[in-house]
Amino acid sequence: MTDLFVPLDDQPAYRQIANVIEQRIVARALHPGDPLPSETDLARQFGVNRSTIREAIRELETHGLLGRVRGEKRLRVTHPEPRRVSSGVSRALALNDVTFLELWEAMMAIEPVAAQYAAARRTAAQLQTLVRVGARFQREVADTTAAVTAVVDFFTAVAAASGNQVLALSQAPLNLLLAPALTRMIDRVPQARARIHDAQVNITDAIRQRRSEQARTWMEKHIRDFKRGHELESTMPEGIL
Amino acid sequence: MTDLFVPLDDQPAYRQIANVIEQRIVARALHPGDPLPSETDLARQFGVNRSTIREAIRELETHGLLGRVRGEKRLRVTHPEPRRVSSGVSRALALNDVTFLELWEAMMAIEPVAAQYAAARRTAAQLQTLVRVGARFQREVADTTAAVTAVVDFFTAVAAASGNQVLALSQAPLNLLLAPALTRMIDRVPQARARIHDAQVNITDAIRQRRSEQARTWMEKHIRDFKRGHELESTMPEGIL
DNA sequence: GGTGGCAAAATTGTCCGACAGTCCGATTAT
DNA sequence: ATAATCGGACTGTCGGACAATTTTGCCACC
Repeated sequence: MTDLFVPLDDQPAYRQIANVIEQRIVARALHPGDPLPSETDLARQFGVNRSTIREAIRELETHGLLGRVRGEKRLRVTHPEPRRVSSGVSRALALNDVTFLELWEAMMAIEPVAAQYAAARRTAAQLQTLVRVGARFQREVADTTAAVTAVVDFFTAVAAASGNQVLALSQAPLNLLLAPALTRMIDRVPQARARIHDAQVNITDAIRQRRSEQARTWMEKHIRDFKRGHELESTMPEGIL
Repeated sequence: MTDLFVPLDDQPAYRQIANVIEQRIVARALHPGDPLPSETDLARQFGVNRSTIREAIRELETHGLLGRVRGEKRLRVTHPEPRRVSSGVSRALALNDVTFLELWEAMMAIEPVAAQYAAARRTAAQLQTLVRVGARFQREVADTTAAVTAVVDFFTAVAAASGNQVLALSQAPLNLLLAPALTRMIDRVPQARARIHDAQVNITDAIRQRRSEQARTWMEKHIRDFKRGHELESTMPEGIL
């Protein structure tokens, strides 16, 4: 039934080295900001060639565990930024051909909850950001790209205000997937812009007044609108423009 | 106020090459399974040294866009597997010191919804998996590690049965964070095992009978229990064992 | 025609050595 | 003390090399 043995894999040196360093970082033996020894020195310590070290470093760098501050030469220990990892997730999702419905269901699960906690926990600065992004949407209605960006930023701001990193990081990849779908939709559905603005105002108000339930239900309405908009857009004859 | 210029960054060759190849893959010009030219050939095509190509490949490999099938030498185009991606996310979250409360809130947002859709859309095979994992938990109660794994697998199975890749991929990183917390809790709280088993049975039944609402509410109870368990565990005097 | 076996060619993982460009630190000049 | 200068250190990239292993082309054989 189940195999008695599994194939043994001795990984290449560069991967072993990457793993060792990764474990040091995850185990907090190395802290963010700590400078790493030079490549030459690492090569000496591990007893391998510098080329091998460089390949190991590339792995850790793309994982966001190492990085350099702009214009600096030395490599430093870093903790992965949410932006980087979430872009990886959305690329994975995009490549797996997720449908709009799948995306929508996930947004429906996450965003209202984020809004609810945002109302309870937002700081003054976070509220400010929310207001600013909302204003930007209103100002940029003409420019489709800018408008879409503003919508996405609004979601991001709400998630940030929720004070929950897990929710924020779960939500971030959805934004990147939403953008293209929203771009198609926002131009085709005439009333879209007005409804979005309306929803943003109401959500922001609820968060300002710390009304969790209202924030949640308004966000639900907001998201539901996207589904309506998507249905309108996709049943719409192509030549309408 | 706002700077007139932004710092220009000319990325190193290996990153540029990685980007070019990545875009080809994301644009579907290269399909999963397609073999990549040899490193030497790539070096010729891009007009760089093989070492540079190798560093580019390392980047794409860690992104999960390239990979090789076991024991094969040639590199092939791949689409990132959810497993790989989600482990990156949970590492990021772990390094950012998320609290149990943050994790719990996110689970509370996602898991019940996943259960709801699972009830509506599960296939016979997915139900089978669910049953099997539930049975495994009951069988392994003695072995803490195995029990925790079974709990996590149960969540994974529910998410898979939801037929929503976005939900599944949003949920996966939470599991990896839950495991350590659950390990601490399950041994300290005597009634934990019985309650988990109970919840799993009820959730599975609801999903079997395609009762979305029941699946959802039972999952909510199940998750809520984790919070109770965590509170019990953390207010418990250390020396109880 | 298909199949198995085998030797040659190709490919990867790793190493060595090298060099230009750039950053950093110390030294010197103001 | 501050500013200019210099040398060393380090990264990005290159060229070449070699063992181990995979892939391929070929040939005999069923």
